[in-house]
Amino acid sequence: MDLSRTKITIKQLSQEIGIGVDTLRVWERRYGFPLPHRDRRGHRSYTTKHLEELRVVKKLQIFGQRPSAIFSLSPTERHVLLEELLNTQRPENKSLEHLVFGMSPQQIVVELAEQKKRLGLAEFVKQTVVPLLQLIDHGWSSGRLSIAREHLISDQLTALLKAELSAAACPVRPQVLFLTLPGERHKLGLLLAAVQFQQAGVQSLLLNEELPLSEIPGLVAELAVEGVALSFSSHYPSRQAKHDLRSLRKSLNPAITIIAGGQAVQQLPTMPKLLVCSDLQQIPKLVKRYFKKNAMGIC
Amino acid sequence: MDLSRTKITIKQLSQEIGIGVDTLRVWERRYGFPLPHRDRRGHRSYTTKHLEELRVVKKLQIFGQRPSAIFSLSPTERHVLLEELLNTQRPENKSLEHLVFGMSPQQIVVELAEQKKRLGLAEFVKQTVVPLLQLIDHGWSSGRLSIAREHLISDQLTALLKAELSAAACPVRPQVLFLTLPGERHKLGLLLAAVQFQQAGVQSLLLNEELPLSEIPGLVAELAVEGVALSFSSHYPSRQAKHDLRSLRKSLNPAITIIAGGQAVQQLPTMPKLLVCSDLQQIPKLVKRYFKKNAMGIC
DNA sequence: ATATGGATTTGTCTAGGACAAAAATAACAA
DNA sequence: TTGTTATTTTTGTCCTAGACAAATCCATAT
Repeated sequence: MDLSRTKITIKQLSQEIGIGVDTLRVWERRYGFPLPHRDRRGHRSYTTKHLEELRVVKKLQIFGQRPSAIFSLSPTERHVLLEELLNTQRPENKSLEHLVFGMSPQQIVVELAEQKKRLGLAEFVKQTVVPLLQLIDHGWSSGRLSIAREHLISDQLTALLKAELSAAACPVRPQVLFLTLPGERHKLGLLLAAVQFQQAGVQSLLLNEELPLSEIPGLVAELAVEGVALSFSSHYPSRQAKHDLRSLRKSLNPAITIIAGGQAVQQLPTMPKLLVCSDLQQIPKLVKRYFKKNAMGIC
Repeated sequence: MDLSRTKITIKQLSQEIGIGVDTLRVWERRYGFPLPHRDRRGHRSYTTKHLEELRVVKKLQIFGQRPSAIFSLSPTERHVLLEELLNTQRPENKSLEHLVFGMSPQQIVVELAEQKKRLGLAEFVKQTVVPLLQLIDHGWSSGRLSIAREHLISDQLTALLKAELSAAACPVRPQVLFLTLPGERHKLGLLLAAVQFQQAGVQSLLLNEELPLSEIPGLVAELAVEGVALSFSSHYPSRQAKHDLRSLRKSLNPAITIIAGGQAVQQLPTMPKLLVCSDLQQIPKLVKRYFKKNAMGIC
């Protein structure tokens, strides 16, 4: 009944925290952490302790801290710093805390559905979904919330929002295709954006899989959509996002609008017909400006 | 409008085909393939051609061919061999071919929903879903079906089956938790199994995310389920599957049944309370034997 | 036919070096 | 003061070439 003595390889560790194998090795070389045991072959062998400490490191990194700063701190100091950073942007909603930490899966789904019904979709997203995602992030990083519960909740949330998306099945113009590139695991942000676009009068087609860049032009042509929306979470290397977008712009029909969202696309070089959408609040405006001028939804 | 001259790094290539970076390098060293260009730094730079040829290689590998055999063939010979292997197990259903290759996404969803309604869930799975998955695999490997279309269809299918799963919301005993481990990207097999179990009278809780091994015991206790089902596709290294299951068995409450499914779990050492389910057809029997003896669904 | 034991194949790991892109810092101008 | 540009440091990813256990194949013996 105890996994704390389970040894894992560098590859498994890499997969579980989302940090490359090479990076883990070079961190060890440069900063002396994480410093694993070795098996008789000389292969690195990590423990659950390393995993937990690296989750803190990862989270600090997402908050903008650089490795040199992170590793000059002791594990305890790192934890303290993380708590501080979290406190600067803690969401208020108390009822959500109850939902996140206390409820059973069945209760969660009922509660969410009820809130959606009561608030209406737009308000539900604003008042419940967005704070909920923040809270999940917080709970996850400070260790109060298990990864299992995090996944449980985001899974239920995904189901709920997806149902919303497919409900409006009448083919409206314009249509936008929503997808992620290989390596991008966070699909909730994309889903949220798709729902918002749909609310604003665009027909959102969500492809909930990671699609190679080279497949996009063909699919766009086949589906005859007006735009493609890509989501790049904070885990996605921003330089690669940049490169991907440039590459896509070159290979795609110039008439197609590209929409890029997520934390990884803050500063991007301007490109023809590229909309950068770093905030979900902007979406209604964006749609009005770029999509609704020459196209009407006739239903 | 042309991506064939797009250069990609070894990491990107690795992600797109699901073969490790180290493996790609050692294949080049040993067999001389794939042999990429180099940029001025000496870094490997692959093209779309490499990608396509490697997809054939990967597919041959899944068919049980070993690298030494695969790489002793020319690209053309490889393609021919793949076609031969595919022809040995081609599904019959002509109406499905039409669905897979011809229809628009909207048509697909309508068609699938209709078939499900007409056949009933059990028959729908048997007559439509399973052959459909086979056909998708075939089309994908022989290059007639784009990856985009493959994803499109499996996405729609997922939505349909998931709706089915959450429809029966009344809490029935026994409950089984369905999930995948980190690194396992193929979630359709798991979903299919969950649906079958649900049909057989088990309450299936599907967690559509990759959950670290160490999180499972806690979640199982929290949800108070009777069993955990894991799916290991042909992409998952079978030795790791073996290790994972052993590790899980040790850390989990001995009263909990573990169910392992997928192509990667053919020969497994016997373990207490471990059910190996290599064929979806067995599921009703399995449920009757191991779950239904002392538990009734009272609704 | 079935088990056993050795030979071969295969994927993943190792070390330590290299370098471009990104970020921080310094230098300078308005 | 603020803003721009050049210089330095940091950081992630790639490189080579070698090692080895686990998996698989193959030949021999029961």
